[in-house]
Amino acid sequence: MALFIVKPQPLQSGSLSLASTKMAAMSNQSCPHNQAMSCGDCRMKSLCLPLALEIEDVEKLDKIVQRGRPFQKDEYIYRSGDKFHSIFAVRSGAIKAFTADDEGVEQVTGFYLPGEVFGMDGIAHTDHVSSAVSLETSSVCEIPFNRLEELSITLPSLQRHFFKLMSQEITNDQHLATLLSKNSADERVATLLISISARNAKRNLSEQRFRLPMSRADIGNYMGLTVETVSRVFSRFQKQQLLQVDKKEIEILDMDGLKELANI
Amino acid sequence: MALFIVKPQPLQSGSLSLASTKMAAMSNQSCPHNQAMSCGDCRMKSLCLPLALEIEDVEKLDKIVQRGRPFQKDEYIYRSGDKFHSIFAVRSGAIKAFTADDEGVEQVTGFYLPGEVFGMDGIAHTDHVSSAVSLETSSVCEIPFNRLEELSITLPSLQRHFFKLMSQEITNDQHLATLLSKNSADERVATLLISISARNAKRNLSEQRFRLPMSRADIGNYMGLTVETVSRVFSRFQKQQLLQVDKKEIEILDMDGLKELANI
DNA sequence: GTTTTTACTTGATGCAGGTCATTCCAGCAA
DNA sequence: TTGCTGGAATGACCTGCATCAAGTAAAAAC
Repeated sequence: MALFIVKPQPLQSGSLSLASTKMAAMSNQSCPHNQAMSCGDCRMKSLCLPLALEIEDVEKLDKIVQRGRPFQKDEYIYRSGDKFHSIFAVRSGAIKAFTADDEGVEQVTGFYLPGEVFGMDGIAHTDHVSSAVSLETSSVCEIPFNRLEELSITLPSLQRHFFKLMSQEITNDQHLATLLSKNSADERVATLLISISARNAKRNLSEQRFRLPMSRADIGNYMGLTVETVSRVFSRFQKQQLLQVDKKEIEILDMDGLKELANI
Repeated sequence: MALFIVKPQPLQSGSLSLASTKMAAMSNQSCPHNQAMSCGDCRMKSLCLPLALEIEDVEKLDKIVQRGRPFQKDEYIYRSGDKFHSIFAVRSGAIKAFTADDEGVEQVTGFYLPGEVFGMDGIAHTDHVSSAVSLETSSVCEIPFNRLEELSITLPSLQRHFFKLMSQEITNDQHLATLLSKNSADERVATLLISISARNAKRNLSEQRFRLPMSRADIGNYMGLTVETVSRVFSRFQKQQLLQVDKKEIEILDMDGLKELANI
């Protein structure tokens, strides 16, 4: 679950539109799904695990990170019940994590965007207790947990950063629980939109205009609402001039109004 | 949040009633709130941080653990906004953790019983983002986080165990979010009762009969329900012969029925 | 091209749980 | 004894969201 990702790190200044950023990624920095890229060259290094490390230490981390081919939409990164041996970081695309009860009913536990780390709920167990699928073409970095543990012993700042990442996940989940237990449908959806907007801003993407990587059903599942309610909330927000919605393309017209709804 | 605490550790066999356990604690093992006790002598050592350690290493942990006087009911262990420098373990009593929004509305994020660790949500921040109060006379062990980090570097099994503890907290919180987003009032309350019962069993207390340390209001707040609804659920459960309720004293009459409701 | 499927939207209706109001009762002080 | 306080139980009423049902539109399959 990753509702609020608040990093102490200052961001690079400037904010590009969706289109121009994509162009930049394609030209100077090669394809965003590029497998060969190292942590030191990764656009996400200021958000992801390398954040905590000196340049020479990033190389040590780099040695244990595994980068496979990109995952297509609906491909699984791991399934509940698989042996746990790695955590993952998103390099491009978007990932949905979810659990399933004994009757197979899904519960979305989080959406993860580039620079974010997922799979930490498996650490306490020998097997994964949740599944993760790619919501669009995505590339992820696999970090074998044993190797990360070893490296954390020689790099205290990595240990510290990883403790903080896990702690952040705990507070995110507590925020989510609070949202589910206290807030209305409008407030929940507004909060998700503000969260995605803020996380886009961190990656120097537009915080006003973006494409939702997940379906209405996924949003509803995550927020404890039905698809119908999510749909009605979007319609209502449009009528109230808070948003411009075109399928998954979102434009936030009234950021302050939306933030007020989200109690931020 | 600590709905399900599943530890790989086997439990000591046998199960004592509330009364006889209290007697044992008072006689052989001295008062449960005893401050002087070391980790090696603590009744909770098989549930708590020492779980992961060899005897000689427990002594190293012991040196950094601070044991103050017991906290009275309603006393704060820490407050939101306080500088974060320690995490805590419950030795006796019960602790409630909660956040407050800008209007001061409380949201209970977890109940912690003896042997359980709390305060890990502060690690990602310089200040505590939640508060913790004692629900009854309680003693807690304070573990300065800097010292724990240092020790984790020399004791890899401690590092691993602490990673697991945090991961467990993440899955607990995800369970709670699932409960809040998908389950009825009956199912939520049943799940809490089963959780407390199971956690009592781990401490060799009765899993059928126990005293709830928290008020109906706290239960409601935690489970996303009003006091009235919690009260009605208890009444309903009594009518259905699932429980015998006398104020905070609970006797589970039909464990299987209750577990079925809790989807366990 | 046509059909099927999938994602989303919108409307009508019902109900679980919230809200408000009242009562009960144990604990405690005067 | 009486009055007071705070937690808990219960009843009456109301509402936000779920449910069910139908329709649209775009993408996928044929």
